Amino acid sequence: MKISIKDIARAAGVSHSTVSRALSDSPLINAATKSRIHQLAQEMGYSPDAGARSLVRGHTCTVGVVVTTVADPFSAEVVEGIEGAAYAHGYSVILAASQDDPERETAAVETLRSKRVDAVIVTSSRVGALHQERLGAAGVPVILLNSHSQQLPHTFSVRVDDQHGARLATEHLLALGHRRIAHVAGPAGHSSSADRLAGYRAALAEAGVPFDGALVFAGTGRPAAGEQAAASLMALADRPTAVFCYNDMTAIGLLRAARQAGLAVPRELAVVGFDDIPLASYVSPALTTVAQPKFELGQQAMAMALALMVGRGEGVGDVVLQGRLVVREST
Amino acid sequence: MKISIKDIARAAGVSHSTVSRALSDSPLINAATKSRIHQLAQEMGYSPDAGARSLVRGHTCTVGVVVTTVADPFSAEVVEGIEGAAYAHGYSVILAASQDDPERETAAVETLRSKRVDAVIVTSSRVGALHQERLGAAGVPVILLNSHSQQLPHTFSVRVDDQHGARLATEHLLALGHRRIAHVAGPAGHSSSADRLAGYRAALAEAGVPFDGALVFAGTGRPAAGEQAAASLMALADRPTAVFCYNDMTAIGLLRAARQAGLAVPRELAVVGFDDIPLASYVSPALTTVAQPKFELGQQAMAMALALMVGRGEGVGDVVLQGRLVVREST
DNA sequence: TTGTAAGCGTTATCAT
DNA sequence: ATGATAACGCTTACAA
Repeated sequence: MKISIKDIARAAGVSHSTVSRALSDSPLINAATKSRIHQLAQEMGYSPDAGARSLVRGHTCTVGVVVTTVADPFSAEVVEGIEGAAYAHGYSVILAASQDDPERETAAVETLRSKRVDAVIVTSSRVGALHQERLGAAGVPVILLNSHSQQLPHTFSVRVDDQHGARLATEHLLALGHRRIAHVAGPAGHSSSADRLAGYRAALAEAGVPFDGALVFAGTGRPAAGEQAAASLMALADRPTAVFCYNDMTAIGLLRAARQAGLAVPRELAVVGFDDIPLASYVSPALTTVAQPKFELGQQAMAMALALMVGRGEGVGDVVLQGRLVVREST
Repeated sequence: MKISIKDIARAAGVSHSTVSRALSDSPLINAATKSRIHQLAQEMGYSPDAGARSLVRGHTCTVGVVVTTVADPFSAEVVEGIEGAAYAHGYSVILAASQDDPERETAAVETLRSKRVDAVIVTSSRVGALHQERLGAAGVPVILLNSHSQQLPHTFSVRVDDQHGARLATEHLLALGHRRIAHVAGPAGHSSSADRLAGYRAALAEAGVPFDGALVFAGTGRPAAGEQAAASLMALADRPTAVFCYNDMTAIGLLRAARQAGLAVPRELAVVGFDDIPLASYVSPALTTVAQPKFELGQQAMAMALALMVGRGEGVGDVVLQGRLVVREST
């Protein structure tokens, strides 16, 4: 049922290598036989076996992408960027979701290795660099997206400048006249959490506003953390007038809790998030946030993968993209 | 650099077939040599070549998934369901985004065919059944997710019962006492658009409310369509008191336009959507909607793919899941 | 310009 | 219990 070049060869009365040449537009072939073979291939519904081809060529034109989950608007758009760039260059994407389970992530990486992907892009992983051992050692370039903490040799990264983005957010609040500015942090252990906190502190310091540890709340990056933070924050004697959240989901949880508590945003509390997920512009009040160039992040990661696959990584340096402040109604 | 069974064979002083047996837990092998080989494989960092294996085995343990875009909360969650079920059964997912471009979709399908995926799941495609010709004919089962209009033999589908869901929504509005109920339709040509419209009409008919063509507006499934519909709707002399939208994005656009126009929801206009995307519960007023079991849709599609890959499709019938009305603040 | 043959990394069928 | 050997579908020297 499955047609191979041998079947075509038989039908055309030539050898299978002639068919191979014809189909790969080799110059060493008679124009007439070439078109005859193309014709035949078409009619017979031939489709080259990519696996067999990879076996001899040594590469698969496939990249592996491991995300925590696609059911999250951030990764979804990043994946979109990767897929788009991959398609544009004739590459396919094998997708694996780790669900933040190290075991699943390890399994995913092993599968990708077996499938002989030409590169792997890992987004927001806690253990990303760990894979460099298995993959990098096996010659597969690993690109870390938005996580650079555990940088190892031969691991590359493309990320947004979290510290700069956090500064943007905090400076915006400062410019609005706020002096008591709270921060709801991100998941512990993620480099982005530390960087955004650092950016927040840097902006405060620069403005001569003393840092107050009582104003930074632990978080997870999910709405519940924002709701909790809202509660703690409102219980404070000397209430902050503004809050910079680790990300939009946190801010949205906070917004919701504020509404329920009858706290007016932005009049009584200004809120700014980070990421600019689609939801941000739809909640009410619409959320002021730092937009990450998500699609471009994905694109750049794929571009880097491409560069790494051809040259042996010479001249490929880490890419850092800048976020952009988007002012809406919550500040 | 890449280790093959031959390398291990050489190191162990045995033949490569012995290594193969050892690694695949064949019963016909000495326990001692077996463990020695496993040990060696471990040390040398061996990873089996999935491509080579597929060549002889005849299957790849890979399914292709083609979506319009992942940057859309609906497909994202469906993909999540597919990936989860795939992982649970040792399958990988190759993801392709068509961007609603038939050319890209065709290219994607051709790539998947070349990569010899064991099955293909196509979500919400306008041309889904078209692929049945290329793939189905080549023996690759095709599963259509949420699009059944162009059903061909050997094409299978899992979908939500759009008509039933639409009835649920409309009956809810009816029960609330509404009699002039508008509908903003979905993209023309999608079976779901027609089905949801039909469900809406059926519910009206059953309640003895005459159908009024002036109350159904064309749409696209995107927020802009909802905003436009809001304008047309408010211009009407005899204004409807409720509206059932093709999907949540449409409803959210409508909600936004209503807010800007100072129209109170649900007091002056009740709004219900379809899908239950995460956004639905975060907008204000929170959106009443018909929840699609997105994750389960994906899971079931993958389960069907699995069933189709082992048996020759005997006893596999189309799967229809029911939506669930979720009442929130917009009605 | 074409055919022959070797090889890519596996599995599977023979013998031994 | 193990080793040759063929086969999967393809590309690519090397010959002719």
